[in-house]
Amino acid sequence: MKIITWNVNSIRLRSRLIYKILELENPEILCLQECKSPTENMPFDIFKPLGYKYSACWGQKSYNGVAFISKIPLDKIEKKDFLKCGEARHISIVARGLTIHNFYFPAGGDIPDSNLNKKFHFKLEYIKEVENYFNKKKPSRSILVGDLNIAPESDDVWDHKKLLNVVSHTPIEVNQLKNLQKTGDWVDVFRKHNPKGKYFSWWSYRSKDWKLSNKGRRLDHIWVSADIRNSTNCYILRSVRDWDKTSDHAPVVAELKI
DNA sequence: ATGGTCGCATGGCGA
Repeated sequence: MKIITWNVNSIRLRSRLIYKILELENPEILCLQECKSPTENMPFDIFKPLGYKYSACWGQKSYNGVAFISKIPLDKIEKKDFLKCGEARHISIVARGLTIHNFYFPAGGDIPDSNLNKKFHFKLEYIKEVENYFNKKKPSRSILVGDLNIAPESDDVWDHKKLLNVVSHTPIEVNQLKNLQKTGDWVDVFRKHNPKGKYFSWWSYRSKDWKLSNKGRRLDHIWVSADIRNSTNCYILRSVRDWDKTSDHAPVVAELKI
């Protein structure tokens, strides 16, 4: 089973690019974040000719928003409002006996200090709340994907030392993410298949030449519960970042033995 | 140290 996760940064503006990814990669399920659209305006119908008959989403006007586009039926759709913030940051489904959690974690603002920056405080609290959830309900036959807005390892950023005080790579949030990973006994599928080397899934729009400078971060993740750790491959579709009018994130693909 | 670019929605916020 092939699963792709992509922070699409507007599902409506990028619907043609989504179509192209589905055509090229043919995953069973595509998981999207930052759809930035109300549910009723999400363009799911255009993917039906490719066999993607099923969808599920939690839409929100302008901000956030998570969605699934699928070839296989999606059951037990749940949207968890962690911290009761009312922001569309989580949706989960069950397909072929697997639970897939699709997350868009808070970015956390610019200042990495909870006392000075309530967005950073919110990010840390959000992760704690997710950890509490998976502590009470230990994941089995589960997958966790999404834009977690944290690059945990040195090799997940272009310069570890320069980014130690930059939100997305600070020790406090990295530790929080690792606690969540440990609590759920989650396996980072990407690093299982690519244990060494610099790999990124996000490059800022602001750089003149993103490929040349390559100042990226690996913010997008695919984790699986330990009982289904026999994945076969995981890779980033880096070339998508070079497409015309694309997202600032590249999709991440996982192939699982299910 | 600063500003650089996007998307949404049409001013300014969030990333």
